Amino acid sequence: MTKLTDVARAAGVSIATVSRVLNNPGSVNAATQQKVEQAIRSLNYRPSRVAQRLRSKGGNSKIIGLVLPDIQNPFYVDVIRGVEEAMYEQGYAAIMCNFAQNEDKERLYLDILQSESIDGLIVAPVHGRDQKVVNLVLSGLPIICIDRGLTGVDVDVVLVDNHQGAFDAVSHLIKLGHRRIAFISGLPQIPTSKARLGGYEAAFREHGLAIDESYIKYGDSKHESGLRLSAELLDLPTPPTALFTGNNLITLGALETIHRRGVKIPEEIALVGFDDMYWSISLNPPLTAVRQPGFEMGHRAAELLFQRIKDPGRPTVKVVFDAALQVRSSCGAATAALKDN
Amino acid sequence: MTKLTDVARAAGVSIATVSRVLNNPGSVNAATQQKVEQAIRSLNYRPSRVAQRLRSKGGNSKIIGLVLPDIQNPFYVDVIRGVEEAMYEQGYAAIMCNFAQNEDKERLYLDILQSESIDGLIVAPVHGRDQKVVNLVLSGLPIICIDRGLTGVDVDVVLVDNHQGAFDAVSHLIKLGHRRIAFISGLPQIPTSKARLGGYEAAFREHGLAIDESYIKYGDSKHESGLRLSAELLDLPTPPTALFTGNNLITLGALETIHRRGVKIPEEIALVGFDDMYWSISLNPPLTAVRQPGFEMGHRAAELLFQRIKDPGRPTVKVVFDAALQVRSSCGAATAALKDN
DNA sequence: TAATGGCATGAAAACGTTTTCAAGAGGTAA
DNA sequence: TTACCTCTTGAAAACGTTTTCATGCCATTA
Repeated sequence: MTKLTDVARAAGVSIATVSRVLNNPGSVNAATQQKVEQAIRSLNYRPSRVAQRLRSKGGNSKIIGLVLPDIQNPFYVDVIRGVEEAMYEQGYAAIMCNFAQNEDKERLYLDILQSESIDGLIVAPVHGRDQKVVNLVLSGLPIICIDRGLTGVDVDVVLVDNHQGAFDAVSHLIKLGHRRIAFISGLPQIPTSKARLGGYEAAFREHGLAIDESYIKYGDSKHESGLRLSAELLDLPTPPTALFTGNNLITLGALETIHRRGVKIPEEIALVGFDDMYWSISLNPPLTAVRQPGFEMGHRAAELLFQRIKDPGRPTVKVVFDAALQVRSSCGAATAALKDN
Repeated sequence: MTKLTDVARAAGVSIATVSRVLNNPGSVNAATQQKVEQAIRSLNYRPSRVAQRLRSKGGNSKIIGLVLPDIQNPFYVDVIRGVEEAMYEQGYAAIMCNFAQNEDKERLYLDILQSESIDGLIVAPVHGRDQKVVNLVLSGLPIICIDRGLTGVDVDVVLVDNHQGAFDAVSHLIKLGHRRIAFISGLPQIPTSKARLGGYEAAFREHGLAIDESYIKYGDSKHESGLRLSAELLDLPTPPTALFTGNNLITLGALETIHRRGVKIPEEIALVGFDDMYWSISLNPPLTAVRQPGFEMGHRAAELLFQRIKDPGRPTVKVVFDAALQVRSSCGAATAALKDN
């Protein structure tokens, strides 16, 4: 790798001058600048980002961390794409870490990121009082929380209105005449699970209905829990007539169980999922789902992070996106809804 | 951040000794070792990976690059998971870059990775003679190519037998009696597209059938080309009776078009896709597809990379995984296949 | 006792940048 | 002429490690 010294020698100047040409063009004599730029080009010089990071700690190393719970979940893939697009525009790179809902793994990755001297961090904390993340916030590292907030500390947050999304989904089922509506939740300690459960309950209250706890199941936000818990629900003496699933992996698991058992959707059971996918329309049947704008959320989070890196003192903001119910044919009114799409 | 100096002062030794305790335990007096370890713990010291990288170039910075064409493609998500699991076991971290089939973006990311002084690289080159990657290989950086090889240079490769996978898929359709079998290919310059086209053609030859070029369409390996090119195929005067799609995003696009038009699968058109997904069974209808073991491939690629980092001189290897046809109900024999699942 | 060798440790250089400080050149005003 | 700016540049320190080399001490051997 060619380095500053090589360029300096080639151009007949000192390394300080080369550095100035790179970082502060205009602060140097025009003729010298020419010579140096020529040398940089002909040697195909690229500065070592490692040395840059070591020397000038904080704020201009152009690398950030992105720490997410589950890369297998298409929602987070959308978030990644949004973050990545914004970063590409600014010449940043991300160290991407998938901690698979495992707090130990999250901790390890956060340690690594810290010792990589990142400029900032976008993270979906493993739960609401994630001490490791809280400490990082307090240490002054620019941080944006995405999808999930953090209690007890002032931090920027980008998320979706999970309560309202769940409320709309369950209300939709209630309006279709359903009363035995089951809910398969993700991990109960995750803030989004709590909010979605809250929306579910609020919809029942709103319509003056009582909640039957036996229709609420708690899983781990993965495919397998959808598979298993939907089976448990179908095995109840009086099984539910409708099912609301807490995220897209649970939805796919439930769908698989329902199909394997030959249960008809929506005739025998209606299904609404949290999280839409662009191929939800190709599922059997086309899935009614609550859409989270993952790409936009990721993009917005990255923008907020850049702002905070530039101006660490700016007041924190909380950005809440709407969750929109996409009505397709998996819960009654089948033919009518299909035409809309 | 606490640093080596702080630990040294607390333990009453020099920084060299602390470094030795960290990297070469046993090379130091037992009592001193105790003192130093105590100081490290009480100060919660973690070495700066940036300084480590700067100091000792090559081989022990514990960070690698992972450069893939499309994170939206579930196959690559599986690859990422496989790589990530292997790396986690070894205490490595990855800088993940998604170049979205864009050669400029790939080049930028490779530049960034190089100037991050990574220990090694796992990459799916944008095409077979990707000069940037070739140069990196020649420069001696440990590199594993995944999913796609590189012509004209000796490099480790992990991929799937695309030719055989496509051959099996198309043979399956031929055996079911289909003759007008269309193929929607991904970007033609990508090695995998070429191999899959080769398998398609070989299946025709094998059965003594002629190929009708008008049934072969070239797209860009994304959802949109599946959407559009399947429409073109359905609009032909004599539309195909079967469709073989070149990757999973194309499959989903085609599926969407077919559904929107109300064309029945498999009665009016049979469908086989390259790339399986764990939720293929929940599609409408359950999809017959060629399965690539993405997770295993990623894991294996990471292992090969660790080997090469340790022993840069070892001979290169080419690991070829089998592509297995998963028969479901999207191409005839519908009810029989469903029972198997 | 003197010389030799091994062991534990510390001082200092190096990695490739950025940035501060000083200094030389050239011009202008008193 | 002297003093004082301004403009441009270079020397050197600093970032936090790893590693080489030197040093001092103690034990062993002649």
